[in-house]
Amino acid sequence: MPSSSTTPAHAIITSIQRSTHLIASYLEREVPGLGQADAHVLAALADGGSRTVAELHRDVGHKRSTLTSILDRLETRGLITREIEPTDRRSFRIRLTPRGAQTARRVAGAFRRVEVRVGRATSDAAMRGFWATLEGLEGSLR
Amino acid sequence: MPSSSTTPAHAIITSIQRSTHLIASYLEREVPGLGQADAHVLAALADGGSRTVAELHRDVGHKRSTLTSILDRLETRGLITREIEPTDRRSFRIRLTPRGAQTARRVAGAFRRVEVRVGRATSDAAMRGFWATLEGLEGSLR
DNA sequence: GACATATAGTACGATATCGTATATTCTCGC
DNA sequence: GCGAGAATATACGATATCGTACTATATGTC
Repeated sequence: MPSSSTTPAHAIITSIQRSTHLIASYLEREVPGLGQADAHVLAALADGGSRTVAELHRDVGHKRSTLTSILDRLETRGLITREIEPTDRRSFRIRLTPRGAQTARRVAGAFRRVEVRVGRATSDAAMRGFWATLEGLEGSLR
Repeated sequence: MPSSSTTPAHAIITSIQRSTHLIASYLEREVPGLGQADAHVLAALADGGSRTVAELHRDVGHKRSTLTSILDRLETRGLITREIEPTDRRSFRIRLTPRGAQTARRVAGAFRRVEVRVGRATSDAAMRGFWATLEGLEGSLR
């Protein structure tokens, strides 16, 4: 794949795009009955901490208006709660319910299994190169 | 970012997800008036060759029914043509029109500019590690 | 050759995501 | 304190994407 003669110049962006679709299929298999975006939000909350909508936007990338819909879904299903942040009453603190924490653990487990498998198939040096390149990509996209 | 103590275990998947959103914003800025998916399809066709819907599905990852909508849009705008493949009359050969080729070049240029910037910011070794890791990821998701 | 099965692409209704406008709250300078 | 402007989240209509069912064609088996 890294061959310079056969790889088209836009390979990075295209490959990232393709990986995203593979991730979506994977999540659908591993955590059925949960939308892709919902899974990512739960994963972001899986550490047990709380988040505001703006923080979730920074974590998972979805637009804030989209996050409203996602959080509506998760709240209706009893997986998260929204409580007004006392120090800034414009924003909410979003937290997992016990049921939500359980589901979030399943998502985080699916994430972790991939992470472990990639780690086994990849040298530490390659992994460092991955992070360096991805960081360079993010910088180049801004 | 690669620090093992501070990085959550699902960092790869989350980061890819975030990059996808950054790519979407970037494309919107660089090639305005063109949807993200449309841009990816044009990029896949930018080499001047033709593709079937199934091939585009493999290239860009979108579902076939979604590609039908995307191709409808692109055809209406006069950017691609669908012609029946004589050897297999169930499928189409999808080709860029001259106008489509022009737009595809603009997309490919935007892709290439990112690629070049990433290349400047990243060592060859890191880039090789990136491809190795991404390959490992794709394998781990199947 | 006829039939069963598989494959390519589409149609269509359901869902997800987004962009913009809006209400509410905060911050800061005066 | 007060007003101007920024920031937070949401509502809502527009668009994009998807899942499933379907049509048309191809392939294999007898």
